Amino acid sequence: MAVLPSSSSALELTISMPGFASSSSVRDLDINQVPSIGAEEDWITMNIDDEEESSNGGPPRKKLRLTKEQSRLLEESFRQNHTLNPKQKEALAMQLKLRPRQVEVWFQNRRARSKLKQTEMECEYLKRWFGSLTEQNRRLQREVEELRAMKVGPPTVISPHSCEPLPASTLTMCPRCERVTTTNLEKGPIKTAITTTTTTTMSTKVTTSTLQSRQSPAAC
DNA sequence: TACCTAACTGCTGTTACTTCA
DNA sequence: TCTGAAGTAACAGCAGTTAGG
Repeated sequence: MAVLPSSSSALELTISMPGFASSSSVRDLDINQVPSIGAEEDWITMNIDDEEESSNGGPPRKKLRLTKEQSRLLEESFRQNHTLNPKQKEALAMQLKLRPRQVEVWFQNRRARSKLKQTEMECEYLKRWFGSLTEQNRRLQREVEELRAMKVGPPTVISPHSCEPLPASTLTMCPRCERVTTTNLEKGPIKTAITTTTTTTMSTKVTTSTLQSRQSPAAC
């Protein structure tokens, strides 16, 4: 047994015992207590003998295998609520003949798994989106080339930045925001392909107003 | 042997409470 | 006596890791 400081913000007295979680101070002392309800043969308890016999190096970690019924109930409960309040946790643990800590850990891991799944899906989606944008960009560039080729003797204008002559319609890269814009002399800069696609196909929380402000010459 | 997942560790944020100027 | 700031403890959740099956 040892007394360890466990928090960076506060000096907590933590009783550290082999086989017991040490991170959360006294509240976790009941974590591995055998529930009052009798142990099931379906799940492996970390029995007290194991804890006591291996004072050097800690007890070998026994791993619970949840039964199908336990998993089903936990999943069902997770569908209803991704987090549990202490009462719900207690009740569920009672129902499943598990320790509250085990239910808590299961929910934590389950949340992590669903988050990982969600992230993977988003990653896939972004990859596909990137692919389609690349394709669209290529198409638009080709289109610009064609339009440029059709133009004969474009009127000359003076660039406000460089004071150099510019063609009437051209792709330009803003040196500050590094965005490519198609400049149309009569109507000013038009939205780039990426912006248009973003507002129509992407379901992220990038709002049109944000995009417009990023696009506007004043903002850049 | 790779994979899945229960269990653990360390950390952060929140809330309630206490102390003190 | 009241009040707001600062400190602290308890707790919950998360990210990352470990290790059993």
